[in-house]
Amino acid sequence: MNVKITLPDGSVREYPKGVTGMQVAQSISEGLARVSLAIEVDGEIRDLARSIEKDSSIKILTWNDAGGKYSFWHSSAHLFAEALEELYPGTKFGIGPPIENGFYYDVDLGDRAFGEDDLAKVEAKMKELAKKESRFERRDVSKAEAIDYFTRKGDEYKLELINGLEDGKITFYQQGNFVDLCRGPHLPHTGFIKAVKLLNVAGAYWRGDEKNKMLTRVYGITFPKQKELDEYLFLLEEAKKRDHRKLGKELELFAFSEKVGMGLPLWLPKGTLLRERLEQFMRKAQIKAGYDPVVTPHIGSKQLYVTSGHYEKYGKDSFQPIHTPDEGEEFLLKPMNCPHHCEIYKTKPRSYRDLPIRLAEFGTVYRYEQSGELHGLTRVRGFTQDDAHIFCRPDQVKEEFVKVIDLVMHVFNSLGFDNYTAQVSLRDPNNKAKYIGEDSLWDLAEKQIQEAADERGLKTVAVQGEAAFYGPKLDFMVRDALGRSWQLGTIQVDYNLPQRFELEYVGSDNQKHRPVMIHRAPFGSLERFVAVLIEHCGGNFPLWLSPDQIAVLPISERFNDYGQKVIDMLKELDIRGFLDDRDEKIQRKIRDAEVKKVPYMLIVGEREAAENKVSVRRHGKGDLGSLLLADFVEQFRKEAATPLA
RNA sequence: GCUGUUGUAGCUCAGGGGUAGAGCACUUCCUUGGUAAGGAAGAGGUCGAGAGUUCAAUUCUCUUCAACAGCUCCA
Repeated sequence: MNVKITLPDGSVREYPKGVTGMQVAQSISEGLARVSLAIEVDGEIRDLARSIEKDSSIKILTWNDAGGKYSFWHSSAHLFAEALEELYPGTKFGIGPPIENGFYYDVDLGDRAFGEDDLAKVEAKMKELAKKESRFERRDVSKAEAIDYFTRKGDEYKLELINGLEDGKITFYQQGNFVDLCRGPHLPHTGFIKAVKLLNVAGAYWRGDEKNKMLTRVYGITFPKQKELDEYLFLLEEAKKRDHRKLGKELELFAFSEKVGMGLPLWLPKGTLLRERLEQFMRKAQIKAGYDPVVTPHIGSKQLYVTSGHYEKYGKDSFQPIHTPDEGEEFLLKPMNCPHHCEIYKTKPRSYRDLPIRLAEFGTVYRYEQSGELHGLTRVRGFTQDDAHIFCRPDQVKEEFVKVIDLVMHVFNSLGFDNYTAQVSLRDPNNKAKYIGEDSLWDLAEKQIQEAADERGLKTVAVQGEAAFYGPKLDFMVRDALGRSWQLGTIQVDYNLPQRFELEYVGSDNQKHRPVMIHRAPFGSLERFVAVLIEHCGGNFPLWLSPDQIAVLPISERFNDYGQKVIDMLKELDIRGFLDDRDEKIQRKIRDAEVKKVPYMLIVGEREAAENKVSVRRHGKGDLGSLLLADFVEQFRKEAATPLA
């Protein structure tokens, strides 16, 4: 009996029934077999050692496949556990999954403290065990057998997991002396794991529930080659250097104050400059795209949010109501701009001819985020959204969506984020009751979103069950210069608020109709966006955004007058910068300007002053020679032009 | 919010039961120097806040606040 195996290139080969993934890999090439980690059979990732019993489509997975890495790190978690068990017998194990970068394992070490030196010890043990090239052996076990094993071992966490499993679908994996409850898949043997680094230790509640016992979670990462580990560690270092909290302080962009309150950023002059450049850029782009700017207050009557439904759903996550002295009225710091915008929509009757109406506002909102969640500028309690709400007819959703996608892509491209994807978040088709709005509208909107994204060639992943209860959405993820992924902009369709606020327009049939609302924020929040931008460019902002574009550096005090003349002229032309007239040597002034990441340094001395020139130095590049001031300005202005809206 | 770690000068950090120290930054003076740190002097701190133990607390204990890491959450 033979089975037909379809390879990723579409070719079909025949093998005897029961052929293993490894044998298939070997038949393709020895080279492939050497680097094969796992196999995908009809979409399911499996061990290479498992036999294939029926006709299937397969893909051999290597380190270059996400599934290959997944298996690699999953096996590494087992290797970690094996090492831990040898070093500290009696350790109990929770779960140990692979994650985006590496793996973790939750363990219960009893009363033993686990510190830095333990990490090094376990690392060494892991490497030692890996060299044994122990095979990962898969075994089907009955539920009774599984329970029996872990009862004898005394591991209540595994027992709890087994209790939640169905008899007949339980598998054990064993490598060396270590046996774990696991559905796999795993590497052929531990020898693939050549480079090991245990990164940190943290507490984590068993099953993520704070009522449960806290286990010790150890994070680690492994690679097939030492060089890859070194590169990864270098990237971690680089990320530390680019941390926006560190750069924000060093470059004097923003600060926090205990007195002001946690999670409430203070924008310093340079940070404000940067932020205002971004706002101005967005404002222009939005006006061009047909948005009408509006302004609404920072607080709103509680009734406004009761109407919108936010009070019921998020009231406890808001700052508590403000009470007026006499009237007994209650106001909330606004957590959202949309209710205000709905009220603007309602200020007069709307005709189908008026739609779409696009109301845009850099609206500052306040949300009572959990204290443990606050993080630099990426998670704060007061932030400004580049918010807008588009009120349109159901048949306009797609067209409006396409326009918003264009705007978002324009923003990303202009800011140097050229690697982004989007997630289309759809309803859970099995649980439609969870959502508000008519079926037909949802179907229409979901179709329109997908079509809009496709039309613009956007890479999308559709995820069912991820929609908001009030409508489907499109979330943008950008990858930064270090390959990290961040969620930024979002576009959401909303059937809920138009209904709750009883928004209407008069159609061509002279009947009242309900508009659809689209919420959108390309940056998301200015705070978060600036944080991501800082980390993306490592504090070296594009020239048009840089708070200080130029530093004028006189060679000595004798040329301060000429320097002043130069900076005055630049300022006249709206070029941002400063004159460094300190009594310091030029080397020192250059160093300081370099450290502050000022894009251009203009060095002026006797030669320059005599001929109306400046000696140009570019940050990170060095001396570019001298130019007539007028020529430099012309060249500079070209380079510093704001991306076209 | 929960668990753990940390909190000393503007910044980065050392120290430690007898009220504190370094480097950088800052101020003044000397120096007038051509592409990444010139020299000297000086000033600067309720040792996060509150309470307790002690003859004595910045140091030990408790409480509290904040930051960091992780968990949970995110309109």
